[in-house]
Amino acid sequence: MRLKRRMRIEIEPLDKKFNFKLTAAAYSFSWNYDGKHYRTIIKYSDRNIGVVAWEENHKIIVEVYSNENYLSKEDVEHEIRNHLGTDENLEEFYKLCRGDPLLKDVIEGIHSRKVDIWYASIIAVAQQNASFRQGWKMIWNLLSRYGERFLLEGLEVELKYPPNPRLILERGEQVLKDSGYGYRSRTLMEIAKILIENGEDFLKKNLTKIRGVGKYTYGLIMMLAYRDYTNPVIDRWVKGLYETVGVTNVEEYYRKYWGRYQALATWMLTIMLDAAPLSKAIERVRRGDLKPSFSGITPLTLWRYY
DNA sequence: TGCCAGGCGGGGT
DNA sequence: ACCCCGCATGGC
Repeated sequence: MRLKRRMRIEIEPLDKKFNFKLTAAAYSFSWNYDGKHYRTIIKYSDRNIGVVAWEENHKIIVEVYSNENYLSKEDVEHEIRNHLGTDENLEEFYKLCRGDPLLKDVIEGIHSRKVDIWYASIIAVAQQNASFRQGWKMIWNLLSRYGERFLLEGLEVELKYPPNPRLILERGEQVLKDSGYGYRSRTLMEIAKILIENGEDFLKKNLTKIRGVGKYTYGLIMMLAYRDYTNPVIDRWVKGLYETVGVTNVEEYYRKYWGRYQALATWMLTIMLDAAPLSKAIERVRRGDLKPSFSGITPLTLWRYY
């Protein structure tokens, strides 16, 4: 699909610490980020909005692309602010970070980017029982081979977006298996079916009833799709790391210490420790090396490789 | 080659 | 409540 250039918006984040470059880089593919420009497709009210954004004089300049003749500038700006998290206040979270053995050196100003529930599910299911590299390769395969493609007027890069759940249902599980999802495919098939037949609200309420969606996947989807950080996202990796620094009951620690920021704590930790496999991450924790390295394939450098 | 990885559900105790 | 196993697939 081709989208025409419609308008330019300037955004001044309410979060004075907002780090545009790292927010844009985090878990981005090459079509999303090139070191300066962040690009994405935002879907709302059945519209496809193309976004190209960059930083200039402490402001975020956004070019907006669409095929709609009438677009409300206010609505579009609201969607973009929400997508980037420019107005999110994380001071309370940072305060908690300072008292945490693993996140005490956190880089402030990085926000997660909000995606729709389908994209969030594709990301979350890919992380089950797989390394960071394997999981993101699955997502890349799916988007590259079967994704929706968007060309923005005047730009060469082709943006990829997850295939519509309808396409998944029509073409069957093979699309997911081809992308490396393996036995995780049927979980995503079920999510696609419910989304098409019963809608987003129903899916959101019934996520945990779906076979293959446990606490981890649920918490991750709620974070990625709704900025809801209140659920625990605890896996072998997080558990192993906290045990390394002497936390014996990790679930309890999350519930009591991180409280309403449980999911964000895990997400931020993967960024600070480069999502390194557990044994490597443990070595880093022992060395006190708690900041991203920017070398090799990491959440912040994925865009250079894929 | 064989093993393991940022889970999950089912079946055992 | 726990513990333990199989599960598709890719990476090393």
